[in-house]
Amino acid sequence: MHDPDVTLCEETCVHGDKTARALRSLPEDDLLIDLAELYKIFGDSTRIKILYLLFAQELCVCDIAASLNMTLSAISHQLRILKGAKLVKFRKDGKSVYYSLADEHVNSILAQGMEHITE
Amino acid sequence: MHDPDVTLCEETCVHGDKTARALRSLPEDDLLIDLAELYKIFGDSTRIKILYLLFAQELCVCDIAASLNMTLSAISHQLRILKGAKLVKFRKDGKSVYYSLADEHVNSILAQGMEHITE
DNA sequence: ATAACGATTGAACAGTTATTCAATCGTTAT
DNA sequence: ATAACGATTGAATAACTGTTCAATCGTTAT
Repeated sequence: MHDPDVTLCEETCVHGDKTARALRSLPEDDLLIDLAELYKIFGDSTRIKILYLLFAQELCVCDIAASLNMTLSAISHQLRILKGAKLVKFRKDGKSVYYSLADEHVNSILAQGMEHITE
Repeated sequence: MHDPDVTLCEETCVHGDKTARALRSLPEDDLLIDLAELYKIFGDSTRIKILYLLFAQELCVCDIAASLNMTLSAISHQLRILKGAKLVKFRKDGKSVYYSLADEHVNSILAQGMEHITE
């Protein structure tokens, strides 16, 4: 995909072996895009709040909306995104739909980030 | 900020104690916004690639641009964002500016996310 | 001094995104 | 059947974001 031998800023700055080594350690492009896509989902305070609420217990859409003082529609849209990223799962019970965290990875990712900003 | 006693969907769905408990476990609003802000920075493949390149070694702007086949300007703009989030640090040497990762948190955050998507 | 080069900056543009609004679906009552 | 309610959906709007382009800064040469 990239040309390691490209010399954009002459020999002064770009060393073939230097960039070549850096590029060798760079994961596949698709993988990095997927990774960015994952973080993009965490990059919204509404979604972060939803995940934190679900950390404590399963909640229906209505509960989440009431807790965050937002509309059902707005929450439902965000839950669809979280669902698509397999970060939350759901079960239907009558008219309500109860959401919960998909796995423990979510917790550890959130904890990691929280650690960074609270130091 | 929120009213735990709000009953958006009557008594059926929203239980006062339920949402109250969920809200109690919810961190401060400002903190969650900061957290989302951090993930937003990771939520771009260009920035992810830059961080991965710097994981291997320090690089000047020109090296990064050449490695990713992008313009100096585009890289510089992204580095400014990474700098603002204290994810990278830099040192000046003549005409060049060399960037490197600010701390090891960056690694662990990236590793955590990578683990999630590669399972 | 002047020129060259790496790097930064700001404005502009295109693409993306979160919320709102209105309409609709599915389920459970009456 | 009809009504009510929780939830979902799609279109529309406003706000945001990443890259490009052109201009500029700082440093190092000639």
